[in-house]
Amino acid sequence: MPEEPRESLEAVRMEKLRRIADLGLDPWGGRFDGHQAVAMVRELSVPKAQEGQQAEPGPAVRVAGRIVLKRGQGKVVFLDLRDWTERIQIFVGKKQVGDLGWNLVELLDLGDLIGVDGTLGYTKTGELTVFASSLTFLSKSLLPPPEKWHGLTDVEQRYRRRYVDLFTNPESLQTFLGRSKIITTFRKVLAEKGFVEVETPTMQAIAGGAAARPFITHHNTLDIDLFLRIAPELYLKRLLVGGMERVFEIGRVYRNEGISPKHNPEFTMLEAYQAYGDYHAMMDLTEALICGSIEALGGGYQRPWGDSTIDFTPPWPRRTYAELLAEHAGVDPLDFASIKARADEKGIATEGKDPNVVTSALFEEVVEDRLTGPIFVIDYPAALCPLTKRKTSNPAVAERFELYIEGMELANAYTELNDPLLQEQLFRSQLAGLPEEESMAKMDDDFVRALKHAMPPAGGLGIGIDRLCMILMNRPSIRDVILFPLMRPRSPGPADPGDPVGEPFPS
RNA sequence: GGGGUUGUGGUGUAACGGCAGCACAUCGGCCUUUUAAGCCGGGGAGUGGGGGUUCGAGUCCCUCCGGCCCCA
Repeated sequence: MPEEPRESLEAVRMEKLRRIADLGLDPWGGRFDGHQAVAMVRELSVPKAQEGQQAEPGPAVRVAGRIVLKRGQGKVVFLDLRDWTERIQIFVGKKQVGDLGWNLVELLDLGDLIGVDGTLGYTKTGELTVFASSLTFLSKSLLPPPEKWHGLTDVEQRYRRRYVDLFTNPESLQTFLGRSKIITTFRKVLAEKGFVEVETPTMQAIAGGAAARPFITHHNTLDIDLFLRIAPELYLKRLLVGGMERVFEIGRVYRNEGISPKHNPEFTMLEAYQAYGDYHAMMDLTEALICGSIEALGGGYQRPWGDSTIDFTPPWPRRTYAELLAEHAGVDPLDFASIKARADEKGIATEGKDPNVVTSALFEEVVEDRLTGPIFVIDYPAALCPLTKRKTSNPAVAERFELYIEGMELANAYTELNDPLLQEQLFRSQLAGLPEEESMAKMDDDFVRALKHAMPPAGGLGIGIDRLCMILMNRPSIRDVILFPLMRPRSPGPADPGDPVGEPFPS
């Protein structure tokens, strides 16, 4: 290396890139066939040396990955190579890889991607090692990786530069591989039960199916504003009318509301609808989906959550809204006078509010946090559920459940309302004291027309996949289970001559 | 929106208001079985941006830009 003080780390690596090219190698690599996952390689059986004897040669292997550690030892270099399954040590000896290989090794930096051919064996100290016979350069890292021991710890940088987080923090990678397993399990379980996966519009003229404020976007040619969906519900029910008896969609929904450790503006939801089912069928399905995910992840039904443990052993308790309200708040859901009194005690605004809205607020305030779960809360006050069928025996109660775990709402399901006349009426009568975006009741004439063609009685279910991932993988923030959570862009700043683009961390 | 807290070389961190230091990484040298390899030597940040108080500011004040937590 030329002695050039004040040379940046990136410039040093650029120089090494040139020198790799000078060796006749492509610093950006190319196709590299037939490499084995490191985790698989680690499972291979390798003969160990007997006392005072040379070991039999181990199996030939070919691996590829990122250099995460490099220990020079004169004419020998040890590399730690990591792929997306595991890490393994590579032994590179000058005599074994020849001049070209040795020249290359001297130019390798932490973060570079290489392929290795060699034989598997053990070092003196007993570590499983690939003894390299040849190296293939696959890609140059121009920027240095974070510190080898602590990695990238700054949470902001982990979210903004997830690519670095993923290759430096194995537990982050494992979280997202786990998330993928959960979604794969959902599709598998649903397919086994005869559900068909569909896709419905994410841009909608009326954003219905949930109580949330939507994002607005614009279509230029049609010159109309559209909303990003807050739920796929009303389209999936149209498919039930169309005769698709079991449908589901796993997709993104968008809610223009606050950001918190439990809320990201866009998140992933499963919605499933089953003709001729009801909310009890949906509870069974919910348990099957989540228990199936737990089995796919491994680790059993007792799962860590912060300092505590959650027991997922099915079946999970099913308690009515009224029971829980009585137990934790000491009031009957139909006794509005005492509900108002308790709400006032808790400092919940009650003036001019619909009694049912006050009841709901009281439930959230007093009961939710105590639902460590998993627990199904069933039979909600009908006034809160404009899309839900009422109990035949008691029209004040809706056949709805919500699944709670650690005070978080994980799932929401109904026996779907299929009476078009009642549906239209519920759309028209907004709950008093609620602005439109907080109500689920948004008039959708075409949806009512669809119901008039007869929708089968059905159970419908929604599961928040992000929150489920948090719970099952013990991550305290929803941003830990979303690859690229929404971050406020970093603004240029008045004086930043070193950065002409003015965007130090492009998203 | 309100309150608290935080931002220091590439990364992880330290600095009673008093010369911005340490570790890893990096550069040069030695070393054919190391384990965050070791040993010797070198270079790199003026502390998120802007302003103020002070003889003197990473530290105190104001403001702006991000992050985290709590609340609405």
